[in-house]
Amino acid sequence: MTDEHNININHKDLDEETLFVVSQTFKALGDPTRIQILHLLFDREYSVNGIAQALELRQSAVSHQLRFLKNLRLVKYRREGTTLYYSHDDEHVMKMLEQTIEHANHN
Amino acid sequence: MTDEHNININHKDLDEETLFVVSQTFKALGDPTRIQILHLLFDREYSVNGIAQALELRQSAVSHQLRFLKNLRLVKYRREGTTLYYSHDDEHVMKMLEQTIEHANHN
DNA sequence: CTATTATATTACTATATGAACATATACTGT
DNA sequence: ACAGTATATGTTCATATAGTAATATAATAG
Repeated sequence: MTDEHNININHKDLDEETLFVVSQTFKALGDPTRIQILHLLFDREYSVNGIAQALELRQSAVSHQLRFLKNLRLVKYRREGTTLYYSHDDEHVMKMLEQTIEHANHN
Repeated sequence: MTDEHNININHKDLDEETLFVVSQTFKALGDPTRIQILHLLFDREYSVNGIAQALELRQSAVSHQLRFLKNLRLVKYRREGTTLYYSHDDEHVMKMLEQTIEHANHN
Protein backbone atom coordinates (compact mmCIF):
# COMPACT_ATOMS: atom_id res chain seq x y z
CA MET A 1 0.00 0.00 0.00
CA THR A 2 1.29 3.43 -0.90
CA ASP A 3 1.28 6.50 1.29
CA GLU A 4 -1.91 7.87 -0.14
CA HIS A 5 -2.84 9.45 3.14
CA ASN A 6 0.07 11.83 2.73
CA ILE A 7 -1.03 15.44 2.40
CA ASN A 8 1.96 16.29 0.22
CA ILE A 9 1.17 17.25 -3.32
CA ASN A 10 2.49 15.03 -6.05
CA HIS A 11 5.01 17.11 -7.93
CA LYS A 12 5.64 14.55 -10.63
CA ASP A 13 2.79 15.40 -12.97
CA LEU A 14 3.19 18.52 -15.01
CA ASP A 15 1.45 18.02 -18.32
CA GLU A 16 2.21 20.15 -21.32
CA GLU A 17 -0.99 22.17 -21.24
CA THR A 18 -0.57 23.09 -17.60
CA LEU A 19 3.02 24.01 -18.30
CA PHE A 20 1.88 26.32 -21.06
CA VAL A 21 -0.85 28.00 -19.06
CA VAL A 22 1.39 28.51 -16.05
CA SER A 23 4.25 29.93 -18.07
CA GLN A 24 1.90 32.26 -19.94
CA THR A 25 0.43 33.50 -16.69
CA PHE A 26 3.81 34.30 -15.27
CA LYS A 27 4.93 35.78 -18.55
CA ALA A 28 2.05 38.24 -18.24
CA LEU A 29 3.55 39.40 -14.97
CA GLY A 30 7.08 39.39 -16.33
CA ASP A 31 6.88 42.79 -17.96
CA PRO A 32 7.09 46.12 -16.10
CA THR A 33 4.39 47.77 -18.20
CA ARG A 34 1.88 45.00 -17.58
CA ILE A 35 2.71 45.00 -13.89
CA GLN A 36 2.07 48.73 -13.75
CA ILE A 37 -1.25 48.30 -15.50
CA LEU A 38 -2.38 45.56 -13.15
CA HIS A 39 -1.10 47.54 -10.20
CA LEU A 40 -3.25 50.47 -11.26
CA LEU A 41 -6.27 48.22 -11.57
CA PHE A 42 -5.79 47.01 -8.04
CA ASP A 43 -7.89 49.79 -6.62
CA ARG A 44 -10.38 50.59 -9.34
CA GLU A 45 -11.25 50.41 -13.01
CA TYR A 46 -9.56 52.65 -15.58
CA SER A 47 -10.27 53.61 -19.15
CA VAL A 48 -7.59 52.90 -21.75
CA ASN A 49 -6.67 56.56 -21.97
CA GLY A 50 -6.78 56.79 -18.19
CA ILE A 51 -4.15 54.09 -17.99
CA ALA A 52 -2.12 55.73 -20.73
CA GLN A 53 -2.14 59.07 -18.91
CA ALA A 54 -1.44 57.61 -15.50
CA LEU A 55 1.55 55.64 -16.75
CA GLU A 56 2.67 58.05 -19.48
CA LEU A 57 2.32 55.48 -22.24
CA ARG A 58 0.96 55.66 -25.77
CA GLN A 59 -2.62 54.62 -26.22
CA SER A 60 -1.65 51.87 -28.65
CA ALA A 61 0.92 50.43 -26.29
CA VAL A 62 -1.68 50.24 -23.54
CA SER A 63 -4.23 48.72 -25.88
CA HIS A 64 -1.79 46.05 -27.02
CA GLN A 65 -0.92 45.09 -23.47
CA LEU A 66 -4.58 45.06 -22.47
CA ARG A 67 -5.29 42.64 -25.27
CA PHE A 68 -2.52 40.41 -23.96
CA LEU A 69 -3.99 40.53 -20.46
CA LYS A 70 -7.52 40.05 -21.71
CA ASN A 71 -6.56 36.95 -23.71
CA LEU A 72 -5.33 35.46 -20.46
CA ARG A 73 -8.51 36.58 -18.67
CA LEU A 74 -6.49 38.67 -16.26
CA VAL A 75 -8.57 41.76 -17.04
CA LYS A 76 -12.12 42.42 -18.20
CA TYR A 77 -13.92 45.54 -19.39
CA ARG A 78 -17.29 47.19 -19.47
CA ARG A 79 -18.35 49.65 -22.10
CA GLU A 80 -19.78 53.10 -21.49
CA GLY A 81 -20.33 54.85 -24.76
CA THR A 82 -17.04 54.85 -26.61
CA THR A 83 -15.10 54.38 -23.43
CA LEU A 84 -13.98 50.97 -22.18
CA TYR A 85 -13.36 50.65 -18.48
CA TYR A 86 -10.91 47.90 -17.64
CA SER A 87 -10.65 46.11 -14.33
CA HIS A 88 -8.80 43.08 -13.03
CA ASP A 89 -10.41 39.67 -13.43
CA ASP A 90 -8.18 37.15 -11.65
CA GLU A 91 -8.00 37.30 -7.89
CA HIS A 92 -5.27 34.68 -7.69
CA VAL A 93 -2.97 36.60 -9.98
CA MET A 94 -3.66 39.89 -8.20
CA LYS A 95 -2.87 38.30 -4.86
CA MET A 96 0.38 36.90 -6.23
CA LEU A 97 1.31 40.30 -7.56
CA GLU A 98 0.51 41.96 -4.25
CA GLN A 99 2.49 39.41 -2.28
CA THR A 100 5.48 39.61 -4.58
CA ILE A 101 5.55 43.41 -4.41
CA GLU A 102 5.36 43.14 -0.63
CA HIS A 103 8.12 40.54 -0.69
CA ALA A 104 10.34 42.71 -2.89
CA ASN A 105 9.80 45.80 -0.74
CA HIS A 106 10.57 43.88 2.39
CA ASN A 107 14.09 43.02 1.23
CA MET B 1 -12.12 68.24 -5.14
CA THR B 2 -13.60 65.74 -7.53
CA ASP B 3 -12.31 62.25 -8.17
CA GLU B 4 -11.30 63.38 -11.60
CA HIS B 5 -8.61 65.65 -10.25
CA ASN B 6 -7.55 63.26 -7.56
CA ILE B 7 -5.76 60.75 -9.70
CA ASN B 8 -3.22 59.70 -7.11
CA ILE B 9 -5.41 57.97 -4.59
CA ASN B 10 -3.04 55.02 -4.98
CA HIS B 11 -2.02 53.72 -1.60
CA LYS B 12 1.25 52.02 -2.31
CA ASP B 13 3.45 53.56 -4.92
CA LEU B 14 5.47 51.25 -7.10
CA ASP B 15 9.03 52.52 -7.32
CA GLU B 16 11.23 51.63 -10.24
CA GLU B 17 13.52 49.24 -8.40
CA THR B 18 10.65 47.23 -6.97
CA LEU B 19 9.08 47.13 -10.40
CA PHE B 20 12.28 45.73 -11.85
CA VAL B 21 12.76 43.08 -9.17
CA VAL B 22 9.14 41.94 -9.37
CA SER B 23 9.14 41.73 -13.15
CA GLN B 24 12.42 39.83 -13.14
CA THR B 25 11.06 37.35 -10.63
CA PHE B 26 7.99 36.67 -12.69
CA LYS B 27 10.05 36.55 -15.86
CA ALA B 28 12.01 33.71 -14.33
CA LEU B 29 8.77 31.76 -14.07
CA GLY B 30 7.59 32.83 -17.51
CA ASP B 31 9.51 30.18 -19.40
CA PRO B 32 8.48 26.51 -19.65
CA THR B 33 12.03 25.21 -19.32
CA ARG B 34 12.70 27.15 -16.14
CA ILE B 35 9.36 26.07 -14.71
CA GLN B 36 10.24 22.45 -15.43
CA ILE B 37 13.59 22.87 -13.73
CA LEU B 38 12.08 24.45 -10.64
CA HIS B 39 9.34 21.85 -10.66
CA LEU B 40 11.95 19.10 -10.60
CA LEU B 41 13.71 20.78 -7.70
CA PHE B 42 10.51 20.79 -5.67
CA ASP B 43 11.24 17.42 -4.16
CA ARG B 44 15.01 17.11 -4.16
CA GLU B 45 18.31 18.36 -5.48
CA TYR B 46 19.55 17.44 -8.97
CA SER B 47 22.89 17.59 -10.74
CA VAL B 48 23.07 19.57 -13.98
CA ASN B 49 23.25 16.41 -16.04
CA GLY B 50 20.48 14.94 -13.92
CA ILE B 51 18.23 17.81 -14.89
CA ALA B 52 19.30 17.54 -18.53
CA GLN B 53 18.45 13.84 -18.62
CA ALA B 54 15.18 14.22 -16.75
CA LEU B 55 13.96 16.97 -19.06
CA GLU B 56 15.70 15.81 -22.26
CA LEU B 57 17.64 19.02 -22.66
CA ARG B 58 21.24 19.77 -23.61
CA GLN B 59 23.67 20.28 -20.79
CA SER B 60 24.47 23.79 -21.94
CA ALA B 61 20.81 24.77 -22.13
CA VAL B 62 20.30 23.62 -18.56
CA SER B 63 23.44 25.41 -17.42
CA HIS B 64 22.28 28.64 -19.05
CA GLN B 65 18.92 28.51 -17.34
CA LEU B 66 20.49 27.59 -14.00
CA ARG B 67 22.70 30.65 -14.25
CA PHE B 68 19.58 32.75 -14.84
CA LEU B 69 17.88 31.22 -11.81
CA LYS B 70 20.98 31.50 -9.66
CA ASN B 71 21.41 35.20 -10.48
CA LEU B 72 17.93 35.72 -9.09
CA ARG B 73 18.76 33.55 -6.05
CA LEU B 74 15.98 31.16 -6.92
CA VAL B 75 18.36 28.19 -6.81
CA LYS B 76 21.57 27.35 -4.99
CA TYR B 77 24.09 24.54 -5.35
CA ARG B 78 26.53 22.45 -3.41
CA ARG B 79 29.60 20.84 -4.90
CA GLU B 80 30.55 17.20 -4.62
CA GLY B 81 33.69 16.58 -6.61
CA THR B 82 33.04 17.77 -10.11
CA THR B 83 29.31 17.48 -9.68
CA LEU B 84 27.11 20.40 -8.70
CA TYR B 85 23.85 19.61 -7.01
CA TYR B 86 21.24 22.29 -7.47
CA SER B 87 18.27 22.90 -5.21
CA HIS B 88 15.65 25.61 -4.88
CA ASP B 89 16.44 28.63 -2.71
CA ASP B 90 13.30 30.78 -2.57
CA GLU B 91 10.33 29.46 -0.67
CA HIS B 92 8.07 32.29 -1.74
CA VAL B 93 8.66 31.62 -5.42
CA MET B 94 8.24 27.88 -5.01
CA LYS B 95 4.95 28.40 -3.21
CA MET B 96 3.75 30.70 -5.96
CA LEU B 97 4.68 28.13 -8.56
CA GLU B 98 2.94 25.37 -6.64
CA GLN B 99 -0.21 27.42 -6.19
CA THR B 100 -0.32 28.50 -9.80
CA ILE B 101 0.08 24.92 -11.05
CA GLU B 102 -2.72 23.93 -8.70
CA HIS B 103 -4.80 26.83 -9.94
CA ALA B 104 -4.19 25.89 -13.58
CA ASN B 105 -5.04 22.24 -12.99
CA HIS B 106 -8.20 23.19 -11.20
CA ASN B 107 -9.63 24.89 -14.28
C1' DC C 1 51.82 15.53 -14.73
C1' DT C 2 47.81 13.62 -17.93
C1' DA C 3 43.25 11.93 -18.74
C1' DT C 4 38.55 12.01 -17.55
C1' DT C 5 34.29 13.83 -16.02
C1' DA C 6 31.08 17.58 -14.97
C1' DT C 7 29.91 22.09 -15.61
C1' DA C 8 30.46 26.88 -17.35
C1' DT C 9 31.17 30.06 -20.91
C1' DT C 10 31.55 32.08 -25.52
C1' DA C 11 29.86 32.89 -30.12
C1' DC C 12 26.21 32.43 -33.06
C1' DT C 13 21.41 31.89 -34.89
C1' DA C 14 16.51 31.92 -34.92
C1' DT C 15 12.60 33.42 -32.75
C1' DA C 16 9.95 36.32 -29.49
C1' DT C 17 8.89 40.64 -27.67
C1' DG C 18 7.56 45.51 -26.96
C1' DA C 19 6.99 49.90 -28.56
C1' DA C 20 6.11 53.28 -32.22
C1' DC C 21 3.40 55.02 -35.96
C1' DA C 22 -0.30 55.06 -39.01
C1' DT C 23 -4.69 53.51 -39.90
C1' DA C 24 -9.09 51.22 -39.02
C1' DT C 25 -13.11 50.46 -36.34
C1' DA C 26 -16.81 51.57 -33.00
C1' DC C 27 -19.78 54.55 -30.80
C1' DT C 28 -22.05 59.21 -29.93
C1' DG C 29 -24.17 63.49 -30.86
C1' DT C 30 -25.78 66.67 -34.32
C1' DA D 1 -24.69 61.09 -43.10
C1' DC D 2 -20.88 63.55 -40.84
C1' DA D 3 -17.57 64.95 -37.35
C1' DG D 4 -15.44 63.90 -33.15
C1' DT D 5 -13.70 60.82 -29.67
C1' DA D 6 -12.05 56.38 -27.79
C1' DT D 7 -10.07 52.20 -28.70
C1' DA D 8 -8.21 48.43 -31.65
C1' DT D 9 -5.26 46.70 -35.14
C1' DG D 10 -1.47 46.05 -38.72
C1' DT D 11 3.22 46.93 -39.74
C1' DT D 12 7.83 47.75 -38.88
C1' DC D 13 11.98 47.97 -36.17
C1' DA D 14 15.17 47.31 -32.49
C1' DT D 15 16.19 44.52 -28.80
C1' DA D 16 15.73 40.43 -25.80
C1' DT D 17 15.65 35.70 -25.33
C1' DA D 18 16.48 30.62 -25.69
C1' DG D 19 18.83 27.22 -27.73
C1' DT D 20 23.05 24.96 -30.13
C1' DA D 21 27.82 23.91 -30.92
C1' DA D 22 32.32 24.39 -29.63
C1' DT D 23 35.54 25.49 -26.26
C1' DA D 24 37.16 26.60 -21.59
C1' DT D 25 37.42 25.72 -16.77
C1' DA D 26 37.43 23.03 -12.51
C1' DA D 27 37.95 18.98 -9.78
C1' DT D 28 39.52 14.29 -9.31
C1' DA D 29 41.91 9.90 -10.16
C1' DG D 30 45.87 7.55 -11.51
